[in-house]
Formats: sequence, C-alpha cells, structure tokens
Amino acid sequence: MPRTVAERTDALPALAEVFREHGYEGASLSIIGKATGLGKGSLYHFFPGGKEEMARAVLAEIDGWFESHVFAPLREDARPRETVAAMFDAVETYFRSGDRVCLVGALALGEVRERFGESVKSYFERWLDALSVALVRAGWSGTDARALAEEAVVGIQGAIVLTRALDRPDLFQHIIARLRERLDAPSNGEPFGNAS
Amino acid sequence: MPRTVAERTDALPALAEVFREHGYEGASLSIIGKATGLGKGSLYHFFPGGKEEMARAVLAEIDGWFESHVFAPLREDARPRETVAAMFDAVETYFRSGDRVCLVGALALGEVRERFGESVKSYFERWLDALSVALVRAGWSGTDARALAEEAVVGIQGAIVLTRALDRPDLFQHIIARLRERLDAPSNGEPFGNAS
DNA sequence: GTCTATAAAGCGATAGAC
DNA sequence: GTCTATCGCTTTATAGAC
Repeated sequence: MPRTVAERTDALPALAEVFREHGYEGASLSIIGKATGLGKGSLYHFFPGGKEEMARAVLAEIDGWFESHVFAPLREDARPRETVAAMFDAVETYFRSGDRVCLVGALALGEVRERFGESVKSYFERWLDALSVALVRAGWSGTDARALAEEAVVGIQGAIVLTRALDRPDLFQHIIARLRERLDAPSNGEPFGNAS
Repeated sequence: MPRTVAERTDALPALAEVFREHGYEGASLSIIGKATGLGKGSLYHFFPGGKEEMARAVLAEIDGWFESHVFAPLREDARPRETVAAMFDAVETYFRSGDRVCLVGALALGEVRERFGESVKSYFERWLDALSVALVRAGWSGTDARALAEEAVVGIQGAIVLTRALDRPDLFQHIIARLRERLDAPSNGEPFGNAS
C-alpha cells in the first residue's frame, strides 16, 4: 500500500468499497478519508467535484471493468458458451458469492436515482444486450435469448439481496449454478412455457 | 387526511414511503416532517427513540402486513395454488410493478445491515419457508419446492432492482408472469435439470 | 399533542500554509 | 500533493411554552 497516492485511480478501490458498504448518503468524507488514507485536501485535489465526482469515478471504473471483462466478450467473442460461463465465473468472484454488494444495483434501489440514473440504466442495458447477443449466437431464438438474459441478470441481483439478507453465501452459489444450467444450451429443450 | 395524528400508526404509511425513497441515512427528520405533516415535537412524542425507532416501527408494520396477507395464507391455507397466485397478485400490487422499492430488501443491500439485520433475515426466512410449505402442499417435492421458493423470492427482488434501473414496469410484470407459470403446478413436468 | 427555539455534533466544502 | 483550520449549513435530539 503506497503511502502517497500518486493518482486518483489508486484511491478508487477503497472508495468503491466505502460506497458499497455505506451507500452514497452514508459514505461521509471522514469515512472516505479513513478508508483511502487521504485527507480532505488530497481528496478534493483528486476529485474537485467532491463526493459526487468520487461516486461517478467509481461507477465509471466498475462500468469499465464489466465492459471489458464481461460485456465486450459476450458481444464480440465467437465462442458464446465460453463467454457466458466466464460471465458467471466473473460474477461469483466479483460479488464474492453475494457478500459484496453490486453498487450499481444498490444505487438503482436507493436514494439517488436521478443523480446516477443514466449510468445505472446504461450499465444494465448493455449487460442485457450483450448477454442476449451471446445467447443468440449460442443457438437460442431472439425471444428466448432476451428472456433468459433478463432472467440471469435479475437472478444475480436478487441473489445478492437474498444472500446478504440471510447471510448465506451458499445460496448465491446455488442460484448461479442453476442459472448456468438454464443458459447452457438450447438443445436441452425449450426453456419454459411461452416465452412471448 | 387528519390534521391531527392521533396514533403513531397513522404516520407509518408516509414514514414508510420516505424510507423507501431516501433510504435510512437519506431520510432526514426534515423530510420526514414534511411527509408526515408532523413537527419534530410530535415525531419524538410518538417515537422517543428517534429515527431508528421510526424505521423499526415501519419494518414491523411491513412485516405484519406480509405475515397476515401472504405468509400465513401460504402456510395454513388448504388451497396452495390459490394462495401462491394471491402472493403474486399481492407482490404486483404492493410493489407497484417494481416502481416501489422493497424496503426490507433495500436495507439488506444497504448501509445498516447490523442495525436491522435480524428483522431482515426473519422476513425473508419466513417468506421462503411459507412458500415452500405451500409448494409442497401443491405437489412439489421438498427439494423442488425449496428451489422454486428461492427462485421466486430472488426473482421478485431482482425484478425490483432491474425495473427501477431501466424504468420499465413491463419488465417487472413479465418476470412475475414467468414465475407464476413456473410455480403453477408440478404436473407440467420436472421444473429443470437437477434440482439438487 | 404540537409548536418554536436551541443545543451539540457532524456534514460537505474551502482556504492557505507548507 | 498533503495538511490543519475553519466556514456555513444541516443533522439528530432536547427543552419548554402553550
């Protein structure tokens, strides 16, 4: 851990954890200062826009990570089954089996929708679109691919809520495992009833 | 709307909406005062424990509503398919097609887990247990009933997150409709792969 | 039971020394 | 780039009049 933070990028991981743990309103500058090891002077040097700019920087970092590690491969890679499997791997690792909150999802539920609404919306839209593309490439119909993509992202977000509520990481892994099976291959039969 | 609030119960609906919209930390006493029409004097008269007591009262009210309108019927009513259908009806109405946040779920994600953790845990445990009981009574195996109950509650919570993120109430209704089908009857075939 | 006034603390943000 | 001191404001909570 560097005593001196050379770039604001270096502060983003700790910053992200603070926002995840305390939410936007609950993340006070004193908590942020302790978590990052930075005084207010340094914080405002790196983030002249204050807390809101810090949150936007964190959101952008999270978005960039998912874009390059998850969304882009789903959209562009020619091996859809591998990238879907890699998506679930990434989700299990990233959210630490539901122990770590999805900040984007938390902001969607939370207090400050209109402030970060556009970023939140774009994140989930691109996730759904990219996953749909991969599923179509894997052989699902467009309609089924959409429905399954929604089911997967909904399942992941819901699993985080329930896992934290019940404090049961095994539940998270169980739900992810079930989603893996269901998205695996269209040849296993029609997914369910009328996917209108 | 009564000018004078006779009991603290009368203030709970407005109070609940404030906590849902702003979260626990974001719900300031001035916002609460405006929403309830009560001054600080009255608020502390009804809730000597301050904001935390207000939130606990709201949680207890929500819990009581679900317990009597949803959980108890699922557990005790002899017509499981009807009570499961009624649960989905209640969910669609109560959460206003995903426009209204589940406060219990939001607290689970949010800032103050250790403060309300026990209430949150109990709420979701009783929901899962009650739904499992009804599904077993409807003919599902114990294992499948558990898995489907988890899937339903996870789906509902995830649907709220995604619906608010994308601002698409139709998505909420679509997901609920799919869950309805899947929980409807075991005679429609095995639910999916290995529900271990 | 409701009000106003007020206390004490914490908040986000700024300024200026170094 | 980091620090301390400080500003102005809002916060939760209390006190006391009515």
